[in-house]
Amino acid sequence: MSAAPKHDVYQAIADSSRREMLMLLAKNDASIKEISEHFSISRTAIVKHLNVLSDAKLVSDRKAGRSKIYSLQPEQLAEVKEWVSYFEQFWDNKISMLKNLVESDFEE
Amino acid sequence: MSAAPKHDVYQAIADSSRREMLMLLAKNDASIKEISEHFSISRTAIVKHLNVLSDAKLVSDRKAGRSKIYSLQPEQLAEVKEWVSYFEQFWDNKISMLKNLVESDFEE
DNA sequence: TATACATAAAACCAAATGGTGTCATATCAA
DNA sequence: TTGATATGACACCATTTGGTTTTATGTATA
Repeated sequence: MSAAPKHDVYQAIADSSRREMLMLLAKNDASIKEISEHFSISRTAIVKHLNVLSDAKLVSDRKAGRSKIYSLQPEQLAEVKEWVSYFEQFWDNKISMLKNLVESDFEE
Repeated sequence: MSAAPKHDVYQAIADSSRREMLMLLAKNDASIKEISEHFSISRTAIVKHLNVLSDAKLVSDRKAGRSKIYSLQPEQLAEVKEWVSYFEQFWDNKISMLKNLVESDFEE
């Protein structure tokens, strides 16, 4: 949980607890305590996961009284989306293969 | 590298070497030896990565003489795509943000 | 048949990961 | 001010991860 971005977005979403946390924060901002209530693991473990997400810039936090409120910051997921979409041509359907082919023809 | 699917797709793509391998295999099927030539790590390490990818059903393999040929099997990436696309509404454009805001107002 | 080639299998290692529990500190509220 | 609440900071632990080297096995081919 250093200052240098030790965790990238792919690593951050590799853990199912962290994916659940992102889903939670997509609905509402939440404090550490509120987040903890949705999981069976210890608060310490929750905080560690949040640090990984924070490191990957998938969440931001602000202090409010004695609470620390986390917010979803989903922009980094665009990176994943783009990477995955490269592979779509190989599975989706013939139409998207064709679409992809046509688009790349126009671009270059 | 057990029979039970120990590695899921999110874990499999968490490593950049493995992501590169998938990109490689997207272009052409390749043997372990051919894949190794694109990386600076040992062949043993390559095989371990391929086992993780195989475990996550992102690649398949077939024997051909003394070679083992790996193929991309990208279907599992659809899971990732779907998961990520849930978050698109939060970053894509103002309209969907507004839509979301209005909807949440109605909910509470 | 020898030999070179491609992969398999095993033992080992350091560091990272995901978890725990305990104690300290800051803040709100009675 | 005192107590409850929310978080921060540590120290600790077992397992997994990503890597290594060494040794064995199966397969083409000169």
